[in-house]
Amino acid sequence: MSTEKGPNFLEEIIAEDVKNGKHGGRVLTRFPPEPNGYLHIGHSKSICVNFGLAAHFGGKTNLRFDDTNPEKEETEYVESIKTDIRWLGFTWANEFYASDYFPQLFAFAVKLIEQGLAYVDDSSPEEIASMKGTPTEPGKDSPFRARSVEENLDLFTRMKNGEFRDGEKVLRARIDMASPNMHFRDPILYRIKHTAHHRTGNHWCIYPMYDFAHGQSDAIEQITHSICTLEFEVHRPLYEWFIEKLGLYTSRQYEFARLNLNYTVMSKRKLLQLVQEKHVSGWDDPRMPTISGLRRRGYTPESVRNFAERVGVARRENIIDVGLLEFCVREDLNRRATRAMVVLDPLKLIIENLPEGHVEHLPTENNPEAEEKTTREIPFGRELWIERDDFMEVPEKKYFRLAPGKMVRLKSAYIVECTGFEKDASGHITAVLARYIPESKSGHDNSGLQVKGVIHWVHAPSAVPCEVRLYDRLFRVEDPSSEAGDFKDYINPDSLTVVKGAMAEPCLNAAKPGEHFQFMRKGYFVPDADSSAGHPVFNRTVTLKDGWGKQKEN
RNA sequence: UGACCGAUGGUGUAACUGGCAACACAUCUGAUUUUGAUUCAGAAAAGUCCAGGUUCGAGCCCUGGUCGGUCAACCA
Repeated sequence: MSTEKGPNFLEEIIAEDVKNGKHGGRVLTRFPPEPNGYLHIGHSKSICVNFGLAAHFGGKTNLRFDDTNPEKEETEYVESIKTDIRWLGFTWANEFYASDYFPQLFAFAVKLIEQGLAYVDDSSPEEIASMKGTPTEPGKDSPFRARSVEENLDLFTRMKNGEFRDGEKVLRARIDMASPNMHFRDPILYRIKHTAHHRTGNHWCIYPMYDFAHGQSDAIEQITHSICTLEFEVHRPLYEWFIEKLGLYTSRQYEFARLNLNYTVMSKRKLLQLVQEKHVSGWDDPRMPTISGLRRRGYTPESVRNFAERVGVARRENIIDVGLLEFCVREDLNRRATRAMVVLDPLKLIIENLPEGHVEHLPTENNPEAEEKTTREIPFGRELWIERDDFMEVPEKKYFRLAPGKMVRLKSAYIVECTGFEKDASGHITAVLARYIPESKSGHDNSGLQVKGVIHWVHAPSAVPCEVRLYDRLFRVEDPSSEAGDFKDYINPDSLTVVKGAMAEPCLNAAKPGEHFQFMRKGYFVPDADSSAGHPVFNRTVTLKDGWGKQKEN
């Protein structure tokens, strides 16, 4: 049996089309975001599918903003979308806008009217809704359905000319009010909105609906494979109806199942709510499933692309475990992140058999996984910071870190033996005392000692105080949207822990945005934009896999 | 009492298009390790929603169910 995954259903379809010379063997896809919010991890799957498929078959991909609703769309979103796609590593062949096609779309509408396939309806939104029927009951014809072509042409022109108020009239297709497909029950083609558009300004006061814009835009660009998510499936017959009636290029729509991730929400509406109600700091809050959030969190484009590859493409509803995303970023960061030592919860370790002021510089590896091994020097002396939980007054079973009488290796330095500890009046441990074994120097160890535990540490006098932000999943439940009540009731109160007094080794003072670090035994971290001179701030991308923590749970 | 779509280990995705279910993640062992990480070796885990049918042979085809999703915005 082959270990290689077979092609997904879209690759099969396109391979077949290319083989048969459909569209002249050409492949042109498009990624069609509406600029009404930031892109999220779900979009990244769609981006990878659209750009990936085209690239696989030697084709191209257009970026097309589906900007037919001026009330929700903004230039800020256009810019963020472009930034995110570029960051993911994709290049579009053309940057288009559905609004570029407004004149042609208007002409298409006129053509439908002339064919008797569209009419102007004066009914109110409520009336239209009530005449629509339900999925199990047919709708009723609008009293305006029988208007003459001349009257419709006149009215539609006057709609365009701004003679009517918002909502006063709409242009509808004349199809079948009894169709079992709700989208065929005389769908609205154009509505009046006296609203400035982010690109066309006040030039138009009528705007096409999605169904009347998307397929035709595909046709205008001669898109060969128009790939979208499952919820548009019921729109496909209408998509094809317009193409047929207007005699346009026959683009074909294909649908795949969108990506769902557990412990988060993925709808733009909900994400917008989190931003507006300040449950997060913004669209790029590192807890957000947005591409900008993942970027700020320290995810790499490679890891996101790899994730999209691993989740696959199919037509079945799915909920992916965030654990897979985390695996992908760890896999990537393991081989590229510089190792560094940072103590998040500092406890003083005093090495009694070392004189005050003693400092020596020890080499330590930057990345044991790297092709070319490099080292840097770290200072070592009498007073160090170690992690508070790397010491236990009364060690639990199988604990192999520091405890009275126990030995551990200080990473890249010496083996130390705990000789005691100090407590304050309230019983709080204030320092751990130890003696070091001079013969156990890292790389020159002839002490003959075998210790199981290795802990990280930072030389106290030269430590760099810094802020570290620890992120956890944004929601406490796997699927916040399906729980009773408001999804926001399920926000994880511990999704962000800010550690103010972390102690880092000196080299991290010079950490630059975009660099990735592994704080040894703690996880992967990136400098945050909030860093300032002398006050580094780090975001935790993801923890290290914790076999010990897991074992303790059981 | 509608239309359309879907159903394969815990989670995803495969199965040369009808030939006796594979890969990844997760899980559990063990080895290695100056990160309880990484790496390595191994284990457990579905008989493919159900019932019929066609066939020498069905996860793949047919019929009928069951369950789940989508559609009734002047959103996309």
